[in-house]
Amino acid sequence: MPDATDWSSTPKGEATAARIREVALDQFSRLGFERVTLGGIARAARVSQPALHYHFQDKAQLWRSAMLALAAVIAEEERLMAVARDLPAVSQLRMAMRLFLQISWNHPALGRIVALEGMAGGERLEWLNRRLIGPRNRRLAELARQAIADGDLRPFPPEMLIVTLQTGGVGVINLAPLMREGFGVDPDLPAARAAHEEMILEALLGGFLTERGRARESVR
Amino acid sequence: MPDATDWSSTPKGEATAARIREVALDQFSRLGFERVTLGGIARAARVSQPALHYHFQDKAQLWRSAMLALAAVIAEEERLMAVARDLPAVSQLRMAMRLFLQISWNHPALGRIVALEGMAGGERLEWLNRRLIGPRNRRLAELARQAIADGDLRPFPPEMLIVTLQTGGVGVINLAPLMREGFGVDPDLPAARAAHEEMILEALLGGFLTERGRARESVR
DNA sequence: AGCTTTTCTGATTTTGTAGTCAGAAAGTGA
DNA sequence: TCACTTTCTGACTACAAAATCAGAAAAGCT
Repeated sequence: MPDATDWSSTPKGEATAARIREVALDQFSRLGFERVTLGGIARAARVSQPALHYHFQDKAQLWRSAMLALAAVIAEEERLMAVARDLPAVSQLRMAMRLFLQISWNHPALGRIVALEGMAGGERLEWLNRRLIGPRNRRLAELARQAIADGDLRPFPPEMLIVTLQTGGVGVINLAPLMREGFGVDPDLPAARAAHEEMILEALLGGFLTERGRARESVR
Repeated sequence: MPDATDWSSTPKGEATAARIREVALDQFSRLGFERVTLGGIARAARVSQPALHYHFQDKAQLWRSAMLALAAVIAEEERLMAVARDLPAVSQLRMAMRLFLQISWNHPALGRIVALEGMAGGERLEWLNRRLIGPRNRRLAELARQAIADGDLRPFPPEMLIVTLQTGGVGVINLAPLMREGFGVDPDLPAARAAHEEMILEALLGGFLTERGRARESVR
């Protein structure tokens, strides 16, 4: 078995491994870990089920391997954030939220998986926190802490603020089945998407701003 | 097998059935449907595992039966809402959100289960929408629509607004494992709970208010 | 007490899925 | 062509959990 975490290895096998990871990420994000079966992944990836065990040790490692695709997304976000380094904390936070919303649209898997595992707890959430979302959340909370110190954000506990902002965004964007079935609304509206993003952002973040923070924003 | 949906029946059996439902609701809300085992429920309820099949047809029906406990919670909410019938829509909405946050604290199962199933879709979500949360959500969306017509809320799609408000609240209150493990924060703070509720409410709903809605609120 | 019904259990079967293994096919280099 | 490695499959095992069933215990009734 080739080392599946060694990205640059084995040209032929890596192609199928990548296809498997892709299918796995899709299914894990839509159904959650337990509802996904290796047989289902194998079928969708057009390989036999033992092929999964050739490329990946077990189901848990396949899950982690699929998640690593999201690390690239987070790294890209961090890269884009760098250009705002010298802006006030509240503006950086706004930009981070804007990026987060765009990521949630483009990579629904991220938000859904974090939410699914975040509800249930357990070792996969621990892994996610350690490897992917933990450092990112701490950076954001630090920004929030700074913005509060600046008097731009209301004195809400920074960690709770970040969780609120993100789960609110994840909810609007990712609770598609709920909305579709509950309201008969189709949330997949690429045309109005950008406008929606702005409204969600303003609505969510706007509630936490102080008057000073609001004024600061209009100046920018 | 007695009809488990007939609430007034069989005094002795109903006691254990109720105990089983209670345990089931707790486990389903913490772990999600698939991670819960009938054996685990049986152990926690101090009965043998076939006893579950005596009182409930199968795992799915036990789940639905446990969920019906939440119908009482929603009915109670509706009853409390009645006193606000003549207030402006935006004030009713604020009250509804306040109740929702309190419910989320007191009955974490509700929010968690809806969120878990809402992400994954499927027949259980369909059932929830049909039997429990659908009618409630439509009522709230109608209130939002009215508040927007009154000029008190910004013209955000009412359904999305409701989803945003609730998932934001659910997130802050229910993503306890995520917060605990990710931030090292213990979110179980009954002392500060009421204050937190107010802040969450102001922050979430505040972002959607127009200037007029803000003014209206300060008059109340 | 004796009979009947309800409530529950121990033992067992069934089912679905993760994981294994021996070996076939496909690709690689001499 | 032939040896060799990588990649993959069909058939299988292992196991956990849902569901069943025959019958025991408890409760209720006369």
